[in-house]
Amino acid sequence: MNPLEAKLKEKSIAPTAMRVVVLDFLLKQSAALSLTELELGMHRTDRVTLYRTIRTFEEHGLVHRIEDGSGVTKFAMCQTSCNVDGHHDLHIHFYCTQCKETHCLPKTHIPEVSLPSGYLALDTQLIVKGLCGSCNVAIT
Amino acid sequence: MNPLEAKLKEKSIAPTAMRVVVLDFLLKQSAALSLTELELGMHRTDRVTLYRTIRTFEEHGLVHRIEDGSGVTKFAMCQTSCNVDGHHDLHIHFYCTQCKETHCLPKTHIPEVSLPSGYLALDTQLIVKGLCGSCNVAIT
DNA sequence: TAAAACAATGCAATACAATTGCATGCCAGC
DNA sequence: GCTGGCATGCAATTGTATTGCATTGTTTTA
Ligand SMILES: [Mn+2]
Ligand SMILES: [Mn+2]
Ligand SMILES: [Zn+2]
Ligand SMILES: [Zn+2]
Repeated sequence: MNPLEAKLKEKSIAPTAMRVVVLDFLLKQSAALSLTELELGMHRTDRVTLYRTIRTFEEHGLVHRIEDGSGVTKFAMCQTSCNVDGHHDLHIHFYCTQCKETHCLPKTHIPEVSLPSGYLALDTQLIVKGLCGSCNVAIT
Repeated sequence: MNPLEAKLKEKSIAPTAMRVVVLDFLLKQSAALSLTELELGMHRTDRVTLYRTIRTFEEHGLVHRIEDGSGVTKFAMCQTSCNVDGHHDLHIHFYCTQCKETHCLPKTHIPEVSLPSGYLALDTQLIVKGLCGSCNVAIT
């Protein structure tokens, strides 16, 4: 069986042709993608279908949503531990102000923060903006 | 002299009538406001003028922009140390998933993060989502 | 002071991401 | 092979962010 289809079934997603193609494309990326970037990277695909495909992926723990403050939502593949019950790949996201790319930094864990009493933390997002490795080297 | 006008002049902002009114309104808020919320909270104001007013405030270090992942940009008053050269009030922002309010937590500082070698951090944003004090009490 | 220069405002219009509605297509199970 | 449910494609809508431009208001300077 096609490993892409298997990956979809693992997350209880019906492996349609479109979903296989989108998954294949996403797996090849080194940076998180916006819906528009995803649309441009593929041939003749309907934006709304992509929108719903990504939403299905997100709901089933296959990709996660990244709000990097650039104004558009970006998406990247999840770690294997995520599923329909929730996302568990809580890591830092890095937005490069030079190349505009957003990278997951799964090795860098998010530090604990102490909130005022009464506050209950359910989810923490840490976005670092700056220069990525490639752009930093290019400048110096 | 009007203390509101003085506050504007401190940041080198010409104290027009509209700016005084907007500043007055912002100072009364306990949560960060979106442009739409700001518009609704005032009488007969043009949205674009508000947009440019807020942008002027931001550029001069009077308010700061908060991207809390809710899709809309929110704004809140800065600490006194901010000016046209930059914002220095780097603190955590809390988004309550119940009441949808975004709060500045200026007492809680953002911890240092260690990035992969080569990466250069210029700005760090930490958003915590969960239940604010009021909503947490209301539920339990 | 009056004219000129400049900045701020209001209204119209645009750009674009996100989202919904609905008709049609496709596929699995009966 | 029929049928019900999910997936897809296209049109349309929503809502925020942003720009253009004419007008108004304010400050500078002759
Ligand atoms: Mn990530
Ligand atoms: Mn703040
Ligand atoms: Zn870069
Ligand atoms: Zn709340």
